Amino acid sequence: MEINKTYEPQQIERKWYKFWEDGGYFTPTKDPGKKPFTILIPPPNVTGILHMGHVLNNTLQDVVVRYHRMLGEPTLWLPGVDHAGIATQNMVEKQIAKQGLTRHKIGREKLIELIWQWKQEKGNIIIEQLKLLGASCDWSRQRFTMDEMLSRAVKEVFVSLYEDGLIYKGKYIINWCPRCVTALANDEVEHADEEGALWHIRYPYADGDGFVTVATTRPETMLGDVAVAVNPKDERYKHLIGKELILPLTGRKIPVIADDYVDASFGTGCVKVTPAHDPNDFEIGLRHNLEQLLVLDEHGIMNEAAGAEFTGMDRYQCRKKILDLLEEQGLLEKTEKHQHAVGHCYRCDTVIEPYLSDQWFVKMKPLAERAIAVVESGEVKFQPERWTKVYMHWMNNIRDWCISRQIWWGHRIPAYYCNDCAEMVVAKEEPASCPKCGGTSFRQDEDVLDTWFSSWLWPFSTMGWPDETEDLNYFLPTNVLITAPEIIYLWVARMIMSTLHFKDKIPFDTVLLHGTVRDEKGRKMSKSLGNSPDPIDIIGQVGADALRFSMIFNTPKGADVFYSDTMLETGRNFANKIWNAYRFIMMNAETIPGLPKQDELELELADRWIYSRLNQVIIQTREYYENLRLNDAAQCLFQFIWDEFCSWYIELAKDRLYRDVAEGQQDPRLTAKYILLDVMQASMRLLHPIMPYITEEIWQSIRQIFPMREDALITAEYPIADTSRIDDAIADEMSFIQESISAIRNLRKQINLPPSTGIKVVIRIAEEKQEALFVNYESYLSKLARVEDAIIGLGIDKPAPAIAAVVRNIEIFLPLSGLVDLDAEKARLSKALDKLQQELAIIAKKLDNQNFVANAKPEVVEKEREKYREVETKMSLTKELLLDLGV
RNA sequence: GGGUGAUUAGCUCAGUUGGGAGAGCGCUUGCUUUACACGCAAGUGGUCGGGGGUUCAAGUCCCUCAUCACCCA
Repeated sequence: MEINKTYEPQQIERKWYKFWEDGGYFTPTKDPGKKPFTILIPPPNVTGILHMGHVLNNTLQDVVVRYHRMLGEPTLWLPGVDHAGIATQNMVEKQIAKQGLTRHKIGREKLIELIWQWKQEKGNIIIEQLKLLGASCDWSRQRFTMDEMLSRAVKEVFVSLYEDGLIYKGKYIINWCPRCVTALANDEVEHADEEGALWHIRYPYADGDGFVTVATTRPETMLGDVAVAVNPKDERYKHLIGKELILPLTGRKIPVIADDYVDASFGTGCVKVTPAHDPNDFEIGLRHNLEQLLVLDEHGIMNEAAGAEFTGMDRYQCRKKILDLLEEQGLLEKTEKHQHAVGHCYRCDTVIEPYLSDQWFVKMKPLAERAIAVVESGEVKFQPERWTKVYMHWMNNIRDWCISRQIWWGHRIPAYYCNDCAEMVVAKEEPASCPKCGGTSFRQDEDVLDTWFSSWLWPFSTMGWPDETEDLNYFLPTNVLITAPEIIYLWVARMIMSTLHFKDKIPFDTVLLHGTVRDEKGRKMSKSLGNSPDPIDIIGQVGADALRFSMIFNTPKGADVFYSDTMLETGRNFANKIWNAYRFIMMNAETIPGLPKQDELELELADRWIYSRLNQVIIQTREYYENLRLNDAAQCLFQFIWDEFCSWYIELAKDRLYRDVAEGQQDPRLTAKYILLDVMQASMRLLHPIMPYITEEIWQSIRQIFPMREDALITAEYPIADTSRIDDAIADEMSFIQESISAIRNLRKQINLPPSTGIKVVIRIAEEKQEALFVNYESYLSKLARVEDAIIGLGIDKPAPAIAAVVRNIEIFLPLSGLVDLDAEKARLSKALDKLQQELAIIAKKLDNQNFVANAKPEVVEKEREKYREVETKMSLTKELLLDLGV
């Protein structure tokens, strides 16, 4: 068999994804006797294309899902996409705009038809990209928020909440995006600090001379002013209350009113009141029964109420003109620079406008109560825990949710108005007749629902609710939700509310919040900065496994990830390392006939050691995967496979693989062959959740010569630790040998011996029992440190000339044929002695402290004493060596 | 204005009930050692942001100051 020298992921990844998908491995088998494991995907936008944030989010989910699948749990990762109302409609509107068309020209029905058509053609891109990443979702259950099934749930929920009095309609100030021409929920508005201005404008008294000065950041709204308010306690303006003013540029008379809301210390202490264009003014207006004068239309264009002079102007043009006019008339007192937070549409970044309009709302307080309780009681847990506070803060200050959107793509509000008497009927289907007047013709509400109004039902709408389906009974509550903290409010909290309300269950028991992917400079990745690489390009270059490993390896739980090309190399290099270990093992396995049974193995130190380590790693990785400490799992496996298995075990195994077979004895190569294959296949199981492709490829290949009962790694058993193989004594002996080898390598390096040169060493041991260890495993020294001849014994003489090292309580001498560089040797040993001295001083200080000896745990004290003896021994040996050098 | 998080090696960051300072990358030195130069080996490098406190013992707990980041209003 030919195996490439470097790992080439492309065909391999394609091959195994197809194998898993065709084999139905992603679809769980429901078993009433087993507890299922379920993850709900945070549905990406149907318009979405994969970015690094998706990569992180979905890799985390896939790792967890694959781990649980290997535990034998019926595992479901339920995928889907949402219809992204505003974004999707925008995209299609842009398309038709190229032909000079607008949605109003083609009409509602045609537009929706075009959007569906677009969805049919392009709506699956992100799903196909997730497949390239290796996502093991159950695609047979793929959902879309506009599916018949999910739409039914939306209607059911709307009508039910309306009947319970939890949905209402009313005229309120909401956040309005003039570009998207729709309302936005509070949390769809992104605030950014901007350098603006505070304009001080004079409003003259209606009678007599004089004026008051108001300060505003949005002068264009003055056209909609209906009053000026002052604080009733503000002595400066008390005398003005009730007085009339002339509103500049309009000539309208408006009153000065008193309201506690006004902050006397901000601006001039006089506030212009524009109830139709400011949320606070709206409240003031209600208290004082003021007119609500709309001067902007839904596109942010001044309407007729603004006055003939301004009608038809854009809000910013209008602002400029107003300022010019005021300036001319001497009414602009001054302009101050002013830093303030400006709301922007989260979809298109247009500055939002507070706007008065008819909207639908959900009353949130009643729904929030239980959602707070389940988090307080720990039924639903956030990880990292600190997010609990964020959640609680929002829930305790929750405000009603504006759910209507003035667009066409989405679930149309199931409210019908009688054409005869204007009676409103909320119902799942158009009513047959009006309950008030008996009329039979209706028009449906023009608005659609916020996309989140369908996503908040995701935990049960995707499983067939309101029907009592098998899936609902089996998979709900789900287990872990993995998502970004930005949507705790928008999505996570709302799912908890809806699932408790409609299913009387929690939607999931754990919410894992992960960080943001940033570039090397710590900036968020964004289209406008152009600092976001295309994950599909990366997969093309290094493979999905390398990308996944790099991301997981570099992402501590809940922390941000800094993406850079060099970070990718970690994964790529690791994949290549694994590949070459596999290549080496297979090359040898092919030339060595036969495979012993487990009880025929002739185990030596390295074998027992690698099994001991393997079983420890099994325990550790299980714990890490279980606790969602995925970077620790990655780190642990990286270290085990690279540093222990490759650097030590494989190197030591070479000794036996290349040894001649003595007559009448078992072929020594067989034990090595068996263990190499066994540890490799076990490692592939451990690593599979993170690097699914390369592990499946290698495991399947090993399976050809090392029989295993499963037919695919994806559903193979995650190893169970055999604790009887964990042996501290073996670990200690092995470590002693490793330290000795490292010390000899260090000595070699001191005199710049080429790696190919064989050497002779003298090892002065300190205890009789050490002799057997070094004699038995002299081959290890010869293999890894090129020791051709070793003299091992108690109290043997130091050869001269030689350089030396101390390992634990033994001395290792490397005799030199020529002269020793005395100065270099002295410097080296002195440095070592200094370190030991410092170490000893620290330990001595502790042990001299009576309080430490009295109060610390006995095992801690004993450990310190042992350490003291060890360091002391090393120190005295090092001193002797220095004395020999004449220091 | 309110809140949360961060500050540990040159860089990016781990460090889970307080008890021997770690990783990856970088850097230095050497190496066509029969899997791998996407490699091997040997090294260098830290008063754990400043100050105070609790404790026998603090990177870890408490207080305070400083700087930075993010979220909310």
